[in-house]
Amino acid sequence: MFSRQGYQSTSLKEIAAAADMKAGSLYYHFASKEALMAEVLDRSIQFISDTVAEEIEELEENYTFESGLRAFIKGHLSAILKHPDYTTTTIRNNGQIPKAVQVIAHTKREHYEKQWRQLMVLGRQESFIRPDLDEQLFRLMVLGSLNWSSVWYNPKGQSIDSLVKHFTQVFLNGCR
Amino acid sequence: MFSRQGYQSTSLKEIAAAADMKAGSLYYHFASKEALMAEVLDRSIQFISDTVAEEIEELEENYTFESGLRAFIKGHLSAILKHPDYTTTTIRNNGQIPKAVQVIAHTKREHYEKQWRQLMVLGRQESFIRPDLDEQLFRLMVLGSLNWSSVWYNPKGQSIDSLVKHFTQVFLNGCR
DNA sequence: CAATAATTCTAATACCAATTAGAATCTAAC
DNA sequence: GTTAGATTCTAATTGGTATTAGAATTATTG
Repeated sequence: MFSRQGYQSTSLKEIAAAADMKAGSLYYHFASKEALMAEVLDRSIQFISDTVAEEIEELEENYTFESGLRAFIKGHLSAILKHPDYTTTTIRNNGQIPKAVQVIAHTKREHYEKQWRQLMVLGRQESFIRPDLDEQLFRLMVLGSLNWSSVWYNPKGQSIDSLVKHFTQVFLNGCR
Repeated sequence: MFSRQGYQSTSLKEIAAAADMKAGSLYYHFASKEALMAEVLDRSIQFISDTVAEEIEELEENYTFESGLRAFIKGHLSAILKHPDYTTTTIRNNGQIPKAVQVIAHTKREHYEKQWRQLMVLGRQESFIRPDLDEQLFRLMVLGSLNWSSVWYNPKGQSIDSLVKHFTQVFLNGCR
């Protein structure tokens, strides 16, 4: 509900109703609305991170930038598009969440982004990424494209695998 | 304020205060909070559209896909990053705006996207875009990257011109 | 200056939000 | 079957919200 309507537009009454409860009962399980949102955000990022990790584990120990990027894209995109309820929460609610909650989520988000940064370092080492291209800017381009897909994605359209293929090809060619 | 805090989190009291007024006085100028938001959204999209149009007019009559894409990227990116107050409104507030308002904005947004689609058709005609790449998907990748820049952009960092250069290079290489 | 129109303010409206305390109920263990 | 613990509900509190009607003020025009 947070992902569809945003934090402020979702009332505890609605949330409770969806769980067959009354609003007040939520306070047995969560200290506040903020605490509830914090947990949703936390799980959201964790889920994306885990999905990517699974893809990476399927590679050989010393994987190349090319196969690494493919795995990252597949993991991130699958997570976002298969569970938009969780993941879109992270993406949509960028400015409008109380700062206390954002701070909590920030740690986990940082950890996930660190893995992306390491991948870019690999691309640099392999000289796969063109020397005059800022690899951190490149990372932001890729993540932007991927995250934005949650806005336009239609499950009835192209398959996720097909999307992964196109994304990978564009960005592998793009950074060379 | 809508762009920073979101629609629901911005109260008429705050808006009025920023205009040196009391909340009630706003109703002389706008029929409702929704009507106010509708106008903001409308101007937001119009501004992006206009900025791109300016870039296009600087080209020769029969411009190529390559120079066209460069102009589109420059226009869109400049608009977003120079006036985040207007443009981020369109980007952030995707689900959380009353539907009545979204309908109003949809027409103008469609008109703008149509121009992007035409550019992609040009890329197809020139065979600049690789045959096995869906040009509409490519368009969504580019727009995703560009729009997402409003999330991470830091005015103290790289110049907008530099960003335009990098974006253009990545996506021109990417679609070939 | 008078009078008309354009703005803004005040104060009240009705409504919905998050939160809380305590009573009521349900569940599980002995 | 009784008791203790876990869970939910009820009902009230407090405070904010958009909106409105009408009075007060300011600006413009003849």
